[in-house]
Amino acid sequence: MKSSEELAADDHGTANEQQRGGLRARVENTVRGAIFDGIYPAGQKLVERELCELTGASRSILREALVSLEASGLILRESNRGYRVALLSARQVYEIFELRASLETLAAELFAERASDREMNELKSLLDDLEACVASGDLTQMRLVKERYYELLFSGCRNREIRRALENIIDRVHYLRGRLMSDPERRRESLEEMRRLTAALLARDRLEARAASIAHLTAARDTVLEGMARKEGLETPGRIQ
Amino acid sequence: MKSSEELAADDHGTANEQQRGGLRARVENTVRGAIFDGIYPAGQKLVERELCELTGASRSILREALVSLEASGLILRESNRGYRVALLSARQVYEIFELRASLETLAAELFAERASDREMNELKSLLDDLEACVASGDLTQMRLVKERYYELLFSGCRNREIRRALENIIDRVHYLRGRLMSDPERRRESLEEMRRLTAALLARDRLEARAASIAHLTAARDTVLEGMARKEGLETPGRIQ
DNA sequence: CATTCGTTTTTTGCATACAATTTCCGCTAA
DNA sequence: TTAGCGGAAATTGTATGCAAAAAACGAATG
Repeated sequence: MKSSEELAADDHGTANEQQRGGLRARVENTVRGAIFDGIYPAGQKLVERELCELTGASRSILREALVSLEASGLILRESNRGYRVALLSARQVYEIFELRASLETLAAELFAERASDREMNELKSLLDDLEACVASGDLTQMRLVKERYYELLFSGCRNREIRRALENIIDRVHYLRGRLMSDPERRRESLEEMRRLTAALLARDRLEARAASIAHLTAARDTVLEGMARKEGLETPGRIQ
Repeated sequence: MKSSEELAADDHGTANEQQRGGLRARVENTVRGAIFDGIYPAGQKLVERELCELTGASRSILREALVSLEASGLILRESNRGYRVALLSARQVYEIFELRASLETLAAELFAERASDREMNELKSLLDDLEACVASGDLTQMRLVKERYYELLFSGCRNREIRRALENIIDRVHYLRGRLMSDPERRRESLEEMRRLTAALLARDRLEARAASIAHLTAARDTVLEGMARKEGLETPGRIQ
């Protein structure tokens, strides 16, 4: 292989620990990053040779990475025709949020019951960080903190399978967030919703946590669907149902 | 490659449509089948060369299939040490059923609201088939009918993402079923629970469907956990947490 | 007898080579 | 002009080869 200096696109996802798990994980992150960055827009064909050049890896590794990305739903395969970036229809977005409403709500309820006091403090602290990010307008940092907030939620709920199940859709959720969550008004609303959720969790109020989680996701869903309706750039109805 | 006559182990999963998606899907099914059949018990090392001989495929294809199976949680990878069949701790089984309770219940609720009359009839018909299987004691047929019942549930609920999310755990659920669901007493109970669920769905009674679904899964969970406690053959506590 | 160290063998990680299929492009003919 | 039709180029599907790491083995040593 041609050495890692050729890694062109930014690494996304679990960027810091990119080394762990070896080359395949790194290749996967690079490709995922290229898609998130819009180098390969939704619906775009993914040519293996190009991705090999992009990542510096050989086709065997690249193809393993693609199988993994396919499992996460970010790309789709048609036999003898290779992969393309998944198109998200409004219908699919609706379904994704329906699923998230079920799983993240479950995680929140379980967190309220099972999290340690230490985790509760950590959660509060992350919310404070988030407040600061929204105030300063640092989007990159905000994304990072939000991710840590949710990771904490998923570890504190003492059920690893929930996180696993979300693995299947989390890439597409991040993708949507990157495209459509740029409205500063929505950011303030979102923060308010997370304040409510956090308060419920700290109080170990399972019912209120459930309500807050659902409210947050419903609002997020409507924002995304609105954004899609305006931009109409994410889907091409009929091509992939 | 050496021609498909060498495919030794029985194909499992979506057996009839094994051809679709080409060689990789077939290799994946063969390996999955070998694990389900107990050729590779839980915790066992999976040597690539052996699997190549078993499937008749070359290592490149095999490794892609393994990446896919890893995504479904049936096997685990340690870097530079290859794959092994995942060990299921009682804790993990508990978590898996917690997740199923959330997702399958959601599917049932949505089915009650959204399924067409045609799908309702189909559901009733499948329950009748199931009755017949339990009466005659045909386990293979029963497994098949049960699978079709759930596939119908997941298609009728009009949310494909639910099925996708369960993809991550469905292999392990089937694995457990194969190992532990052999008690005929439990089969009768299970049938009764599914009668209740079906009745609720046919009546489009969302709340009762929810209750029936949860009751079914709780009973199934307890049976599995009991079985694990008796056999204590599925887990090796401490090796994989 | 157990242990440690070094050698051999096996196995995985990664890259490349070959075959089959699809796509692209220019040509011809209605 | 365009629809249809080769054939060339590109792309995916599959197999094989080489290097690095890990495991297995065994002799030497305490």
